[in-house]
Amino acid sequence: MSLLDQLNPVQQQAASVITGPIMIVAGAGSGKTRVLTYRIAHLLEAGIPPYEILALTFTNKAAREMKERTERLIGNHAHSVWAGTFHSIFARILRQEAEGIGYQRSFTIYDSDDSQSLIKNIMSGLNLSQQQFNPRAVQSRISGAKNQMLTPSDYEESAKDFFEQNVSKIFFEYGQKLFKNNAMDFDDLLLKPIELFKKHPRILEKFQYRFKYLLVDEYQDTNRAQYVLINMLASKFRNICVVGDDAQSIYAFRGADIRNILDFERDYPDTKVYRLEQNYRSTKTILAAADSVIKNNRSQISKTLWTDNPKGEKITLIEADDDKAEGVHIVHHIQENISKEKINLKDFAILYRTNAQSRSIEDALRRAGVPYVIVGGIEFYKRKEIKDVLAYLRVIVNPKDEESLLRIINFPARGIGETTINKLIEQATKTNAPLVEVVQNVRGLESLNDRTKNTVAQFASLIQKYSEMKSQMSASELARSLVDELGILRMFKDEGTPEALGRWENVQELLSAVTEFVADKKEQATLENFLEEVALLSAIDQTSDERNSVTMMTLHAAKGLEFPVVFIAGLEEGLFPMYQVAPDVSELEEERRLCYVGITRAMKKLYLSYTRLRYRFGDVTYPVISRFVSEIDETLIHKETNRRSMFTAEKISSMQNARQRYAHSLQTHQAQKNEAFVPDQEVDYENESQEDISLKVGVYVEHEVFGKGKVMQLSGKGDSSKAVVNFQSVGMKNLMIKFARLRVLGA
DNA sequence: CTGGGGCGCGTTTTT
DNA sequence: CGCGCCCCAG
Repeated sequence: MSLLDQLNPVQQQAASVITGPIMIVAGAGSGKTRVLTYRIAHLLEAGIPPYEILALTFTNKAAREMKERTERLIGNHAHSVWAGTFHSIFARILRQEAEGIGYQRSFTIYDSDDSQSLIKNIMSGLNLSQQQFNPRAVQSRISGAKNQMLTPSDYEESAKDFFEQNVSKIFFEYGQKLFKNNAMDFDDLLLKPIELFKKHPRILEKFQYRFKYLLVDEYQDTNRAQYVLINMLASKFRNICVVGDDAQSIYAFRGADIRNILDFERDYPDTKVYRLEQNYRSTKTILAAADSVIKNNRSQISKTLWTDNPKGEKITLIEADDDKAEGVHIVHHIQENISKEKINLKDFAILYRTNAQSRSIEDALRRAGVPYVIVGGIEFYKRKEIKDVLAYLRVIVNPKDEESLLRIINFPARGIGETTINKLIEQATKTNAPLVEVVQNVRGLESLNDRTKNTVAQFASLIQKYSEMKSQMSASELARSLVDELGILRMFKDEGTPEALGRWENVQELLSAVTEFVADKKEQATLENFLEEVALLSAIDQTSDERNSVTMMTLHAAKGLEFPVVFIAGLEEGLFPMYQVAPDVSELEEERRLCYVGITRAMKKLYLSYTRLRYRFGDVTYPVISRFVSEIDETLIHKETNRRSMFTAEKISSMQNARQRYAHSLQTHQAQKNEAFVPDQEVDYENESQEDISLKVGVYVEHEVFGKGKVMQLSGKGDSSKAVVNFQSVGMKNLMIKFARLRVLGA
């Protein structure tokens, strides 16, 4: 029984009890993942078949890592353990059982953008103006209601005001429309299984027998529906192990209910509770800082985290003149750390409250030539061109998906305009048929002229053709052939603007992703599965560890991760803690937990920064330092001596110039592809410091896509410099130098 | 019906 | 400041 020897006594107990309800209260850095891994390994060693174990994690990446680590412990039959997020696991179950609730297995998963556009469509159908009712607000109400498992009728009954009455109207139609579209939103992926299990007790029973051993990670962030689902599955055998830390509950805003963890012992009176209180991650200083912040919260399970680790360095508090300077300070400290000790770029994380903060920090990193990667931000799969292509694939898989159908019916532009679409929709409503059928039978529609009918019929046969091809070719072949036939790559190339070239690359990237998926998943590589994976991918799932670059992300995205050196930027009242006017107590407490999460990501060294001037909403603000900083015991903090003299505007700009030989292109693109931006010293991309020397009117240049051409005109300054180039192949183009990657060939 | 340009608006955090 | 939406002109 050497397996568990590598755990401390409490960890061992928590990992070795096989049956019955267990709650592991695991403080930050207390080896929670380790316990879960060993627990699974131990279950398997005890002879429990892998397919009887279900592990629900917060991200797919966490699930993957847990499985890999388990496999390393006891070999590859751990591979058949079911591990994944709630959403992906129950999507998988629904793929098998959808018919039990009247859905088809090919259902589409709508992300929040999709459901928002559905809501907009419904609103315009109900003549509700978007000025009067903000679709975002409507969506968040509907999702909030669903998270609490309220039906439209429930919601209608409790509607207090005019707005809520209208939301309930929209809510009704929203549910019906999703069903007609054979589509589910994120919330449905939790609600529909509940509906299924209630309606078919035998199906529930099947899964109760199937998953006799349940593990739920990050239990503090489960919502009502997840809670019900877990309890349904666990009620038969009661072998349920939940792991969580109430101090790290940071998702109340999306319906997470901290009571789920606080009440676990009430739900399962025979629960064995294990507290992991030894922290293996952070220095004493960091832990003390985290503790001094979180103890200002009134509601929490009391526990004492302690560590044997050294005291470590003090926390550095950085005051920056403005948000740009904040980035420069951070870069400076990164470089300082690197020159002082052996440490890699991937050991640094920069955390912030809102995605918008990344920009100024990115600028500083890029200027200094420090490679970085952003987790999240504007995600790849949410980009328009990607969603357009995906919409085709969705319609091919699930023709009832009207949202996707509407998205592509006139993309690329083929002359099917609003009037035509309205007529088609009208006909669909009149005959109570899916829109796609009206489209397919457009010939019989009298209200359209022949030319329009032809266009629509052509579109219909395109969809038809690929639906038929679906069974005969792989997902990647189909996607490639489709993209080719649509001609969008050529379209983007012809457009030639930097944006269009970015889109061109993105579509290529998508095609590679499908190809990779097919290569990875082999026989499982159906188009359906690809679309599902894409819909349920979280930001963190999309990052690779095989990079050497600084990681930037929101505090939320950092949950569950650790880094030797952590920066938390923007510790300012109103930003972090975030609030509009004045924070209410429960919101403030969630912000504080978020701060606790942030601090406890750090292993060795923590930096906190704030600015005296920050641009927000395009306006200047003069922030006040965050209360969270003042909550930290003063003796733990080293306030940085005024470095302002080192970072005068002049000095900064000369530093920047010196480093600007590493210009790079498509900086926003980097993040979406989730590749690190790596300064390239060999390739002479055009940039500000070079344009004066080499890029002149009259010289010949080469462009990645357009080939060779002659510079006819230069204009603008800095980042917005443009060049008019006469290309041999495509003629005159006006290009942003920053993005165009022109290679100077000479005069 | 399309595309461009102008205006107004808004921002937490995410599966 | 940046994006999305709307309106208007071709």
